[in-house]
Amino acid sequence: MPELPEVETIRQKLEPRLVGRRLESVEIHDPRLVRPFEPVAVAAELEGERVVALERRGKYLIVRFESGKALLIHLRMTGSLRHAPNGTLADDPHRRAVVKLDDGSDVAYRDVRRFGTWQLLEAAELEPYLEERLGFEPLERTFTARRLAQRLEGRRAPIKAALLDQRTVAGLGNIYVDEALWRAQVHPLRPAGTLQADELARVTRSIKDALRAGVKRQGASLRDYSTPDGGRGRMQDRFRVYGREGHPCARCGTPIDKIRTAGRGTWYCPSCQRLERQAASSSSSRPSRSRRHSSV
DNA sequence: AGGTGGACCCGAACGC
DNA sequence: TGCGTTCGGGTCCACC
Repeated sequence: MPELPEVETIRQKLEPRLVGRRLESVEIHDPRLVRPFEPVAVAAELEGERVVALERRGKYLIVRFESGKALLIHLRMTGSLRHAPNGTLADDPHRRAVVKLDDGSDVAYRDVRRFGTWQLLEAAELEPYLEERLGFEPLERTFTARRLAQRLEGRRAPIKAALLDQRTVAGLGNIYVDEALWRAQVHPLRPAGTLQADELARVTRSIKDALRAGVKRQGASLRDYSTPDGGRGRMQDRFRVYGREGHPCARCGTPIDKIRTAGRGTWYCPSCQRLERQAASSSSSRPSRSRRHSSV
């Protein structure tokens, strides 16, 4: 599922192919993509536009045009973009739209489950639209533990639910939330408003680390996601908890547990991520390597 | 008010 | 083997 690292990878790869190009023709095959507008009407509006920038905000991809208009693309669960030189686009039953650029190349949009959306917004509509829906951009310096604390203050929802809310932090999804909470050693069910200063600092740092690791490895290709050149991400090989129930925790060896939080599969280490803070003890807070559990 | 759970969608995995 | 059922997840929206 494309989260921030996947969308950012797509942005980086597509940017040099798209910026400066004019959209010569646009075909939208699935009315759902541009609902409630008519595919032919949206296509006609896009044709002739020249791309001046390709940006990302949270999980949104933003194609900015010379006219000031912007195409807001959200891939949701299974959306992906593919760029191909003239005539080399392979057939694809799940293709929902194709844009031909003025250098003869094609940008194809694929979406198996058809949750993805394309919204063409006027210049003045873009910022208000994004501001209403999105919180901090987690990889920017302005995202700090102090600001996260303000956003979480008084919230009784589990920290995992709070982090999945795009108005808290923009760009986290089910995978990277679990990975970040594991890194931070915070239990996914902890009421968000009860996190202490040290935990907030670790969560903030861990969100940045988990997302940067994802970007560095060009995202995670579990099923549908691939980069615009058809390549696969490699982050799926580095997951510490996501999808790993029963496997030993990389930190302490305890088998990873799976629960359900906010309607989502949730993986965590029951030993490293305690719901209750452990009482101070004279012995080490972490099991030693010699005592670690074996794999199941 | 704010949190939770269902709807949307469809292929894959699962169970009998 | 084959068929029906369940699962999953981003976001919106109804409901409590």
